[in-house]
Amino acid sequence: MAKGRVTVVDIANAVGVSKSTVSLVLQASPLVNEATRTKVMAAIRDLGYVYNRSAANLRQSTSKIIGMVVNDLTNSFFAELAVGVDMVVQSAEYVQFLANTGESIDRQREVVASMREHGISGLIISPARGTEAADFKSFVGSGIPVVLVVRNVPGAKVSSLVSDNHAGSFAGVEHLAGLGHTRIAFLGGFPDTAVFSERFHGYRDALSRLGIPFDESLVVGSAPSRAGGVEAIERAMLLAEKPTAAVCFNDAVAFGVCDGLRSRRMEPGLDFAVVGFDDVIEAKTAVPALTTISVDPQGMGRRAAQLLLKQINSGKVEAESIVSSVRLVVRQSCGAQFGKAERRMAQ
Amino acid sequence: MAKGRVTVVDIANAVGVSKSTVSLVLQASPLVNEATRTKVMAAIRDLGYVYNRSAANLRQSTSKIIGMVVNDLTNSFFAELAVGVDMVVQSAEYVQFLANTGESIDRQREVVASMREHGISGLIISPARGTEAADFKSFVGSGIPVVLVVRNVPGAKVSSLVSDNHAGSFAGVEHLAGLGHTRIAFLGGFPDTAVFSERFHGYRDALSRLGIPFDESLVVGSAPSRAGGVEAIERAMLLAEKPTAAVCFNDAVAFGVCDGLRSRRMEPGLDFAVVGFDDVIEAKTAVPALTTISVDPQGMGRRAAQLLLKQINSGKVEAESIVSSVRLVVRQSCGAQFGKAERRMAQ
DNA sequence: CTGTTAGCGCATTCAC
DNA sequence: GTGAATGCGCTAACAG
Repeated sequence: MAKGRVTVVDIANAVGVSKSTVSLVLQASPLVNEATRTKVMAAIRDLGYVYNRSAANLRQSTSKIIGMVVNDLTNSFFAELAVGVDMVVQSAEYVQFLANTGESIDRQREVVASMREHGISGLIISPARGTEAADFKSFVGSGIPVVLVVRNVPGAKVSSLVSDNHAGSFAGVEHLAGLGHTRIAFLGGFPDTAVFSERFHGYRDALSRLGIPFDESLVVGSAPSRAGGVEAIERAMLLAEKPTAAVCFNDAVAFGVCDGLRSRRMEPGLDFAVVGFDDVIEAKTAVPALTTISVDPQGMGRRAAQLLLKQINSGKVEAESIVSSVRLVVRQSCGAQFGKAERRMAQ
Repeated sequence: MAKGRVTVVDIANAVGVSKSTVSLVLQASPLVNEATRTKVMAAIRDLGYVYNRSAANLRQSTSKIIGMVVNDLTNSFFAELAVGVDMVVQSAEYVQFLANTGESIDRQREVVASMREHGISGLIISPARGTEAADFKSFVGSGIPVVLVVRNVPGAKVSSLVSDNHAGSFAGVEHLAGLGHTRIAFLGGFPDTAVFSERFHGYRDALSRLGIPFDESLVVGSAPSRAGGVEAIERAMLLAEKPTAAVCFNDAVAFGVCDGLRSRRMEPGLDFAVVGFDDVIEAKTAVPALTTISVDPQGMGRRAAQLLLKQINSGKVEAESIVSSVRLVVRQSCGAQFGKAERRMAQ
């Protein structure tokens, strides 16, 4: 059985037909006699034939594999994202080639190049920080569609799918206001970034829509990190009129806010919401008293894959950079009241 | 630029050498003149040449790709596992082909078949429930090494890497005893399974080693589920001499134990430890007052990959089923005392 | 419906 | 050091 790989020729000889006939059987072609078809199938099983995709790909110069690269597989968000992609990819008879970059730009270049060499017919990528438009030149030059997810890359002539920051913050404020709050802070983030601007304007627009006066002192910028969150909440709590709720810039900030509140002996009565886009799942499990406002990762993955497949099948790749945004959903993890966290944890 | 894919011939013509020379350059062969080498490299960049691995694989009938299939990518444990595999796979100049089965045996057969057709040179798999030894027949028949991780498949003539259940429970008991406990329960699990037996004996052996009398009433079996955990802790708490600590059969049971304790108003003073093997990460983040006893997923992934590569490189695949076990490590997530959970959560 | 004839792009002998 | 052949396993055109 182990004497050199068994090929179509072998099974053709065994059955007494030609290789092309076998090939047609393999492709489930309808132009082959049912009798010979079953004989071929039998031989395939008996001889332990395995299809050689390298050869097939070489011949048809197309591969039915789509590449998926994420910047941090360790983060559940991206794992879910990949699962979502997989769902539609698999139902379209493609196979997913999943790779992790661990936020390393060099590693990303390697895996992307490798995928390119393997002849993927499309790429979905959540780019590592530092990715440039030029990194996709090879693909756009060859008409291979690329869709960016989660993060955008300015200048790249590919489609991208990011979350709707403005609508997210907006929804967060609406949610907190719905709980009766009127002094809602906006915590964390560097004001000079595009994301900050989007999220902040969502916050502000929601306030004005709801008729809640905007108070600049309730906007406390900080590094978008856990430490930044601690700092932000501490500054906010120094105000004469303290906030009773907060929208956090992201999940890292939310962690920090959480820490800060605890070190103040869990100052009760402060609800807060997090607009999380990356690590939100982790935040949800580790920080019980949290309302997360985030995109459904699997859903985003599905949408990305659909977008990609549409381009693959139509042969039309997006010539211009187009970005779609996906609506965020408000999920109240375990209760809104921070002081109740403990009880709610039981779920 | 898009007029039919550019091949080695094109760049050979452009430089004025032969295709073989180009091929040698691509393989970084030392038998090529430095001058022509750089000229070739330049042409490669200018013409936008991309290496065609399908062709190369076909020619050399080997692929430098190793397959990794996990049964639940959504579970951080497996994501970490994959990352660990990736680390060593990548440093060995292989590429990882990662797939998720979502615990579906059919899906698993599909992805495994697909990988087989793509000519992977080795497979690491955390098998879905229901996997049979026959599922790997195609690989063992062709001398392609397979290593099972996390779960074993009885009868499969491949190597496997599972955690050391006995040592795990043993360490858990040692840990709890080190905190001063002597009435340590063993909660959850069906006594008629192999895993139960291993974990239970670890528990029992540790007690005897430590000179703690074994009390059968402290062993409370149940379904290895969350509901089972609730049931187990409730039964244990009916004892005249209540336990002051517990080793849980697995993470699901631990969740249930947690639930049960909360519904009893957080009966303070009960430490507990979980021997977790699959979902332990989730347990760790969501159940703060927990000592987890688990394998380091990345480390396990690295070991698995090393094991596989060793077999690939030596050409010797394990003929017999051999299982290696990996030592569990005790990690005290956030503190041991249940009543202190809240404070410790701040980390 | 089935067989025949050509390559797909590359790596590997061998000569030169 | 470099160039000319040859075939990996398969599929796409054509013939029959």
